Amino acid sequence: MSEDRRLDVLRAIVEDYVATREPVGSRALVERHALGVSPATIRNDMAALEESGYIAQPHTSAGRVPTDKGYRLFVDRLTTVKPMSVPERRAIGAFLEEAQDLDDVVDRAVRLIAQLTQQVAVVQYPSLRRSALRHVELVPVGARHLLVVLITDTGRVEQRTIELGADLDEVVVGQLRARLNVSAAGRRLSELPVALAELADAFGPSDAALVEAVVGVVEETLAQESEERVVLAGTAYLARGGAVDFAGSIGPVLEALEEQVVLLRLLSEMAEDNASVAVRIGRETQHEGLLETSFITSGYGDENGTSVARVGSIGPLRMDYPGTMSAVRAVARYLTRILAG
Amino acid sequence: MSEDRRLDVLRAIVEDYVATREPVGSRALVERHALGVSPATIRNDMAALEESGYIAQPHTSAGRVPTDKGYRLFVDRLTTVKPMSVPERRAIGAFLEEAQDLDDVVDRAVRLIAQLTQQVAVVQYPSLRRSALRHVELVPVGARHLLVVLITDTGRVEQRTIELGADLDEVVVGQLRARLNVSAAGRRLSELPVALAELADAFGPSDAALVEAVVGVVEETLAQESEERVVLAGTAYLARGGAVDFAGSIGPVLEALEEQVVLLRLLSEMAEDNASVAVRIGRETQHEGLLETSFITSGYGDENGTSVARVGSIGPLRMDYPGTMSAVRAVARYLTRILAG
DNA sequence: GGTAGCACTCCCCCGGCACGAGTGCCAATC
DNA sequence: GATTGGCACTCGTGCCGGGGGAGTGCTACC
Repeated sequence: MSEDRRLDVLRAIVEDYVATREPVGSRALVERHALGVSPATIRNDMAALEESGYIAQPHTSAGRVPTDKGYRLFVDRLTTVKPMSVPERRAIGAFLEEAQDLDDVVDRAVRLIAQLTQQVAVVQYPSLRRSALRHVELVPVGARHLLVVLITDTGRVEQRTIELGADLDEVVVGQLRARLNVSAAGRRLSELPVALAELADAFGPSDAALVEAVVGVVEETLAQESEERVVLAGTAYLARGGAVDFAGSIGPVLEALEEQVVLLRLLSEMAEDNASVAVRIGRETQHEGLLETSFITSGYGDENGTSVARVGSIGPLRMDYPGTMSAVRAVARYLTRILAG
Repeated sequence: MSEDRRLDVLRAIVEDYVATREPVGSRALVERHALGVSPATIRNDMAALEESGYIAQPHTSAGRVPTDKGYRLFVDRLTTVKPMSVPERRAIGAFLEEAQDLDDVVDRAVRLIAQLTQQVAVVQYPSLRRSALRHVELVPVGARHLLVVLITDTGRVEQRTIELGADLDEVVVGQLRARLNVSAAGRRLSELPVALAELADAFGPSDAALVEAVVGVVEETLAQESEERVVLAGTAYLARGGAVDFAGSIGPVLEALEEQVVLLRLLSEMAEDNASVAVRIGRETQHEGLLETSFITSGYGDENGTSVARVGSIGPLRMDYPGTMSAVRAVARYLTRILAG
């Protein structure tokens, strides 16, 4: 029994099942694919594939359906990411380049992915922690409030207000601003604490409170997990065709998607994958509500390996893996290019 | 035939249908409510109510179901908004007061409403147009970029970057900042254009480009419709119990909710209602996807009449109107109090 | 190893039927 | 005139049984 053909059979099953949503039987398989053997032979192969856990029958005397494991083998070995067509690429680039600011870029990207994949799209805001600081601004607001504005190289702007015990000294604020920018600009936020630690020494004890407060706020801001935001679009695609793809309604899926924590965990796990495109299939998401979904993401935001955040698409197990992977990767690349420019 | 009893019957039908999701018949009605008459009498009343369009039968030989018009009469005349209990109020206040900044307030509010109403919650960010300006800041970023930061009295912070044709003159920027704050602070954004118009005259022609650019950006920012953001939570509630409440899947509803434009239109229309709580039932939403939903909102953000934005809850036609109305109103009031404080 | 045939299983669809809930109408009653 | 009880009628729903079809596993054969 040829090992190669067995993999061909698995690929054919995945492709047919994705296309038709129907369990696929041996006869249909030989009819639709040039396998060169008879249904009976295929049946033997299918029995072996089932034995190994790559496919399963919903019930006796039904066709076969890929399992999580089957999809995994499919994406790992049976498919090559097909590049997008030139017009598609051009459209993606043009659409994203029209964006005005970071919010707009993110918004366009998420809509674009939803549109391209016809699935739920996810875009993570550029992580503060992994961005480099471009500028720090201190803005007195009234006598006793100071607004701290951080601007990153990805265009993200964060601000915090500090309430002070004493009235502000404009001169000191000016000095602090200058110092901050010297020691901070161009650095990754993760390297900042070291640079900031010595800052306090440069000022007299009378200003210690101010310096401390500002430094504290800057560090706190970059450490704040909650500022890791994700944006969604296309949730309506989950309900397509009466939510046929989800046995137990789409409620749990929507719940999972609203839990930013869940998505952030997944995104950070997938960042470890070291692949241009990361895939989580069914159970691999490690989350109850996402058991019947697959999640495909790609990093963006830095030319070399380390990305500052991720974009992705979530759909039913029964999804177009090659298509989704290439769409997600394409958008991630354009994002990277735009944020760099 | 008593007109009063007929309204009682309508109320009973709405209440029963909301509670059971089953069309309600005459017998069930007399059993569950102390109407003091026989089923046959109720049948006559029901025939009259149907004649007037307040109720309808899904099919012959089924019970009655309220129509949009029936729900409308119910909320207008047959229900009084019951206040929330003291512990509930206390919990709401406590939860909202823990918030750190405006984003956090909005986030907490939207989750709170979703939780309280067990429906989709909507919170609109305080409108720029209707807020007052607290402070304008100009921040040079590099030699040729200027960051404009607007801070409103509701704590909202907006920023834009300007690219300039010539290098910046720090002194002029300083003067402009001072002037801007004098003429702008405390004003509603809608009154600003007038105040800004005369500003250009105070500077020499060499700085005209700069002044013009800054004024342009400020005006543009406040005019920008797209900056009217809304935040959602609880979309998973739509799918509760297999989306029984929505004949044609929840897809169209999700689509409508993702269209910020749709929600913003509705919110602004409802702001005209001059009621503490505004209600749109089914068709009244004027949107295809929301035909089978009702939308309840309340304004917040200003002690006297004019609110700066709205909060609301969207659920099936068959929803707990009194409960939702009181929850939405309560949250709106606490929001107002917190933003003022 | 591949193939053909065959018996078997099980889902799905359909028609028929009884049941129950609910109505509308009418005549009788207060 | 409003209310009521009775009654025939309608229609959706659940249940049952049977036919058709798709697909499988097994075995014997090339």
